[in-house]
Amino acid sequence: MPSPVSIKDLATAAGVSHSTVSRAIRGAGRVSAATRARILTLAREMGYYPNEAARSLVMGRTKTIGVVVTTIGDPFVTQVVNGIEDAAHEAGYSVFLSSSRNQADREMAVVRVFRQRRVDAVIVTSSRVGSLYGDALAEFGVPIVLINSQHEGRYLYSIAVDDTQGAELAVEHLLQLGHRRIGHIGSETRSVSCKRRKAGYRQALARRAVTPDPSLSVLPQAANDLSAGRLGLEMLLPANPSAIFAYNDVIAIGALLEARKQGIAIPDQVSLMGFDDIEATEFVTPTLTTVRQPKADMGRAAVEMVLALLKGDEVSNRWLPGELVVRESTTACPW
Amino acid sequence: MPSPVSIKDLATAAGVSHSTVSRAIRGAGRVSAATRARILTLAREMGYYPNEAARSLVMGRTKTIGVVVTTIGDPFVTQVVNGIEDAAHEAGYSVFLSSSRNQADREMAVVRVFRQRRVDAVIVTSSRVGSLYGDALAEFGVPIVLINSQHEGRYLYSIAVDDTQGAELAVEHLLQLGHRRIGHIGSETRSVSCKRRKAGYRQALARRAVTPDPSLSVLPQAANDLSAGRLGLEMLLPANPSAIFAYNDVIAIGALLEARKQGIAIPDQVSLMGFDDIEATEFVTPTLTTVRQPKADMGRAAVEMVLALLKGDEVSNRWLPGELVVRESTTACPW
DNA sequence: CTGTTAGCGCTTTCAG
DNA sequence: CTGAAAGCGCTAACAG
Repeated sequence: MPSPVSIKDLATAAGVSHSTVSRAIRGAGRVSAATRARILTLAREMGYYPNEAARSLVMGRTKTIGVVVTTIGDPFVTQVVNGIEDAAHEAGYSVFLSSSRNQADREMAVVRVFRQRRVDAVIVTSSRVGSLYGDALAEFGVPIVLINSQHEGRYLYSIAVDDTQGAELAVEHLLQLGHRRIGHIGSETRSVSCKRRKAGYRQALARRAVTPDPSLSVLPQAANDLSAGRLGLEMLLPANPSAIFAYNDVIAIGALLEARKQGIAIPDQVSLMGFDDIEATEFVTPTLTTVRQPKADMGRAAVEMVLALLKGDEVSNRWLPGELVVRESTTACPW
Repeated sequence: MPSPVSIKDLATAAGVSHSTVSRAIRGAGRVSAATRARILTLAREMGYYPNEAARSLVMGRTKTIGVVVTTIGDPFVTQVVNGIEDAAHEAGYSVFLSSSRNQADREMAVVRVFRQRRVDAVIVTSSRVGSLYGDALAEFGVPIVLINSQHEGRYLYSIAVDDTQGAELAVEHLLQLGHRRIGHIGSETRSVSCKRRKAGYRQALARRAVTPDPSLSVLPQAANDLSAGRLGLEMLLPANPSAIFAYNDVIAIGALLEARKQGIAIPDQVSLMGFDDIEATEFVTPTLTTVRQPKADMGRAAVEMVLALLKGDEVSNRWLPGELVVRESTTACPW
């Protein structure tokens, strides 16, 4: 390990003081063009890279953002992180990634670590933050931006998809296809956005004067989304829906798989759609109609919000619109 | 922002010197149990969190690992990062995540940033590192561990799946099902591991004294893996295979979709399998037989290797075995 | 335009 | 067992 060269090494090599070097490197303060150039080439030759830790220490900021996810495996989270990393990189920020696994102890640990690292801001994606966790983060005193939070109105700053609008879009699509008996499979674990999507579902029906049948709305309790979808389909079948709008794509795919197992043709007998637009929607047969969440954009938006907060600007919460993506799993009502 | 309390604040509050506080906090050096306890409770009350930047500065290490991925979106990468983050967290390390996008300028930028941040080590996952990039990383002087590198024998430290063994496992499975005309769809973009898997394919055939038919081995050139799979199937069809072993799952899924389009029944007419065991294997119909890469384990192994290197231990490269996962897309040869 | 000085928060000798 | 002092690499007044 060739111990890294410091500003001092450069200074002696260039025959100037270390503060002149500092100024030259940063391009701040006045330094004669000549010495500046000399220092810069010297820096390159000697392989100088400013020590960000030292800089952080004196400047009181780290140029890092702590990103908390429940699990990196979630296909939704992945794309959001992509957007975050991208925007952060552009702005000269680095990203600490940490997953909470929805475990209280880990959540606390993550907060502690971020605190010790003095991250300039925290972005939390799509987790139903436990209250402990939330408090710890809040008292931490740095900007916190939540993406698709499942925690109602506790925090100031958030980026989310417009669940209601997205759901309306979905159900409107089904209505236009002539469906009237439209089922809905909800999600136990994301109560807040589920509630909003269900509201959108109802509003879309209402606009067309379709009276909602309670038996067409189910809330399966299952180990994970895929099995929730399977269970949801079973629960819905007795109500005889011609179309189903699932809370999200994984649930929809679960329903799709179960339908196949039961010999129900999608979309010929039942149209089916989800929400999110995860990659797998293209892998299933039939490919899945869905409402796209602008995942990467949401990540970028979160970073923008963070930067604005760091600058001291006023910011307001943003609700990004969902976008209908029609694929093969929905078709005209057969009745 | 309540400016963070420092060791000094604690010192004055406790009526001791700041070095005593330092010792107490770390539990290092001798401090009387009494004062130690006093300081610790005080620390809790006042919300003290050691400033890791300051610590890094004096200790000459940051307890951070820089992780480079080509893109976070890749389902393989995702799980590896999961394992990395997990193991790093356990060891008290934080993870900087950065994606290179396979763009030369970004690759250089990532290295530069990691260098400035003085990460203690770098883990690079599944990228065919450009040579520039590689050199820059190498001269950086910290341990670098590569996971599934597509760069032959340039680096000392690597973790990879045993491509050859995995491929043998796959082809052996097909052979046991009675298949003899086994096609193979390769990957343009991952030449190194593709070569190894192909070697495994050949060895498995050889062991059963099946002479390989060159027309059964194709290397489609396509924009991405999914379309490579589609194209691969088309290229393979004239050779009349009863089974196909694709380089990876996404390619296999591409082939699967194309087969459906062409009215070819999988697995009744053609058995099909992939490699990796990504999530989507469970979403497709039929579900996909594959060779599981222990992705999270590979991530963990990389961290273990990093820690060993940091400790100055000798390490040797590891090849983790693949594991056969039989699902629905393979069945007995119909002929 | 450049050097001197102080100090960010912490660890680490070295004395006591 | 505890304190004093130095210094990690850098920025930021403040003089010159």
